[in-house]
Amino acid sequence: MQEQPFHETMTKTEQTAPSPFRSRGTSSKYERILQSAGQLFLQQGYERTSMSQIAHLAGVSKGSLYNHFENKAGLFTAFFEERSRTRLNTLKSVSQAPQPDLRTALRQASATIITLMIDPEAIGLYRIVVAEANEFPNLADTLWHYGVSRTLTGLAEWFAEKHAAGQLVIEDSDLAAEQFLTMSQTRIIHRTRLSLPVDTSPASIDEVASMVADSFLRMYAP
Amino acid sequence: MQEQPFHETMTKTEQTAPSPFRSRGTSSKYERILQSAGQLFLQQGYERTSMSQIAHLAGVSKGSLYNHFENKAGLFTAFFEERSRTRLNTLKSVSQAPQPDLRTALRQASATIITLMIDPEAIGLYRIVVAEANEFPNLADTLWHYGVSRTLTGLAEWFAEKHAAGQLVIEDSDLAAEQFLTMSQTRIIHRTRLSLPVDTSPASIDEVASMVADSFLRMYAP
Amino acid sequence: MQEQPFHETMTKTEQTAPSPFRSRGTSSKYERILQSAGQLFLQQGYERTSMSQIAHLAGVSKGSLYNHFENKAGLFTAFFEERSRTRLNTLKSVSQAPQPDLRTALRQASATIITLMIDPEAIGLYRIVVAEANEFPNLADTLWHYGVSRTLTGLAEWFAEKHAAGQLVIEDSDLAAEQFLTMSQTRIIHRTRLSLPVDTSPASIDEVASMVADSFLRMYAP
Amino acid sequence: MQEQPFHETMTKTEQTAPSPFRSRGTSSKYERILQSAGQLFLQQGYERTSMSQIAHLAGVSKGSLYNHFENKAGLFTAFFEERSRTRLNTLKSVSQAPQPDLRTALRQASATIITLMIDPEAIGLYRIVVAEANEFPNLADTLWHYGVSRTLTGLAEWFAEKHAAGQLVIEDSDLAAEQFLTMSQTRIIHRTRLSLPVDTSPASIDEVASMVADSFLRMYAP
DNA sequence: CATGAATGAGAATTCATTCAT
DNA sequence: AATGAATGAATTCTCATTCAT
Repeated sequence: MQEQPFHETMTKTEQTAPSPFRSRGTSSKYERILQSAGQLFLQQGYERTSMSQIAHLAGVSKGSLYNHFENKAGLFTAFFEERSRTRLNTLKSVSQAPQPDLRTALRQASATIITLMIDPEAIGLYRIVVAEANEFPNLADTLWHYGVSRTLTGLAEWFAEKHAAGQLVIEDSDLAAEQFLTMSQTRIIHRTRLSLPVDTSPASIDEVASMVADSFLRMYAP
Repeated sequence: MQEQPFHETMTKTEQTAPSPFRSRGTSSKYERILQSAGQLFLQQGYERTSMSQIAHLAGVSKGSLYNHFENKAGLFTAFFEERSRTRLNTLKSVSQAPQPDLRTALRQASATIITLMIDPEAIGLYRIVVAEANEFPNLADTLWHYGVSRTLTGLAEWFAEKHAAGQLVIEDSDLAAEQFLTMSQTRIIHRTRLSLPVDTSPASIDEVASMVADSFLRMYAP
Repeated sequence: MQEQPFHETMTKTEQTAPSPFRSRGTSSKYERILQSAGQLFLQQGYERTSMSQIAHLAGVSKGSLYNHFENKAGLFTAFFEERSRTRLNTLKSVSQAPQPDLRTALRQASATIITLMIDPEAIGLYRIVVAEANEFPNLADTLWHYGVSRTLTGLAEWFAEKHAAGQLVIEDSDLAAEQFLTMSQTRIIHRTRLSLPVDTSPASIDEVASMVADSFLRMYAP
Repeated sequence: MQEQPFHETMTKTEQTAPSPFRSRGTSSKYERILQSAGQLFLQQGYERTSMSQIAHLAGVSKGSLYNHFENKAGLFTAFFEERSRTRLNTLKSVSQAPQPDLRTALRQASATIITLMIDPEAIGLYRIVVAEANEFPNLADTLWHYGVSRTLTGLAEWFAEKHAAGQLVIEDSDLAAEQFLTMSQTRIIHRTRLSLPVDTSPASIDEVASMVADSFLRMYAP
């Protein structure tokens, strides 16, 4: 792959050493709790996860949970915040490198979006937001902030550049970004969110991505 | 509105009079339970809703619940099935009446889709499917069957006709239908599902619908 | 087998037609209930058996149970009475036929007692009496009346004859009968009542019976 | 009573002071629960005893029961094990002291067996085993292990000594022990297990014990 | 900070019994 | 007689949270 038309920021390492002085030899108790809570919340949802389960999985006592977090809801929102911040990889920016092939760049951008959004972590966080929308309305803001807005901004900037360069004719680059993101959700992302059977192979992803690129070009090519 | 380019089947009245001789207060206990369960499940989700709450709201004893449904899961799936069947209005078909203005027809179809899919009932059912995807995998099939597939089929048939008539150039009408449906979810539906603030006024809906129609025409106009 | 030193009264057929005018074509509802209740009470005990289970197994409605029996306790005692009366086979009498071999007669009597008392029906009824001794004190009387006293009387009469004939020296024939019955319970009956693993083959039964006969002869032979 | 031909191990005191520094009101919660559960299980049986009753009698909350025992069945088996171990007094050994009178020794051994086996604790445990044989098959093993086998072994050893000393002619001392134990159950034990009215006075016990001794001597005297 | 026993409210479910049809 | 829906009390068990150690 000779060109890299987009740049995905890897943030997974961010959470590796948040409190260097805490843990004895491994990770601090705070982190172990957060990690275990996350695993369970993502698998089972909020209500089905008990504080006992979390304590057990983290290898700490139930009481310790309340030394670090005010209550179950506090632990839950802390988990969600932290996961959204550190694990929600996004298409933050598209490289300004000279691109011989705009269609390929679009296709790869779409494929990246699809791949990122069907990551189990992302799907799980999406599910939690939808499931707990009534009880925890702030979750959606967090998800949007860390997960969507950066992707949209990155796309919009890139589209604006292409417009300026005359390669695309886009008046409202924010709208175009939203359309591009929405179209990328066709079939694979949508069905994955519903746990419906769907082919998520790279070939299948590329097929959808190609369709998105073609459609987008037909919509915005000069 | 001089033309009616689509036909939405209204099924909401179907459940209005299930037992014509029973007053509202004495409608069959089965239905009262199902109705109350639905209200609570949609508001609170599966786990947060207790059988006691349902019995209380339905005005029956807790034991009665188990005379009509095997257990909580059985009541839940029965509710979901019934609601999906009777309350999930869909864009089933688009009228074959001569259409002077294709763009208007597309715009109205999109607006209808948006309106139907941000209906609280539809949003609630979607949330439940996503939230309970692990515990109740069949829900998604039910939602797809009653909610999505008919819309897709209706759109695909309509597009095939337009292709035959030379008004559009569409090779894969199923794909086109999926694209049209996905694009219609831009902004309003997506944000509504996450309970994010969003303008759902008719004007706002029409704005998105117009954008969808324009984009679609640019993609498929001859 | 040239001699029949004892006579076991088969009473299993007694319950075949207790109410000839009741049933439509098969057995009457009353009998079906009693039969089903018995099956379940014997298998599961009183508390673990529900009226619903009985109604279901009998193929009648729950309400019907209360048309024929006052309540669960009434059905239970009716079942126990009927089963004890009709299914508790006992060694009622020992034949007066000339007996060339007293030891063989004793051995066969003991073997018969063992066989009768490890019958699942008898074991089940014994268990029920022991289990429900506090709640239903009358059960023991019923069991004793139909199950034990006739055996004891039969044995005592036989022993008295043998004493009169000079074949045995028995002053208290009632006590001797009780001893004979108690000794016959060695190992097999006792362990069967506790559901402990035990060999109940005819050979094993005969082994114990032989031991009983030998011991009894050493105790009472002239 | 000049001679002590048998030795009964008294274990009742073992559980009297499990936690020497705790007053009766603050004896360990685990023990209070076990004690209360035992009282109720023995009186009412497994099914009729509720966890609420146990909690109430023990003076603890319902939830506390589950901090110490996995569930009702776990509490039940724990109770049975503990009671069988600590409360099931047995005729473990018969003293080797020179015995001027073998018949008296036999009589006292039998009387001891009868007395031990009609102890309310022993009767209750026997009832529970019989009642719950299907649901809790392991109970019988426990009862046999702590209650019967030691008595049988003690008797068999004693009989073997008497055989070696020429006082009895016993080829199979294990069988003889089983016979002696079975014969001792004549009348009193058997009827007590069924809650049938029976004279359990020392005089009555001695009467049966004398009969057992006499019969045993007639069977095995040289 | 860490622990885990203790709590009491509430969860789902069962059950004997009644009663209108 | 027969039915089976309705009832409400009771059952087992879970859970978030507290607090003495």
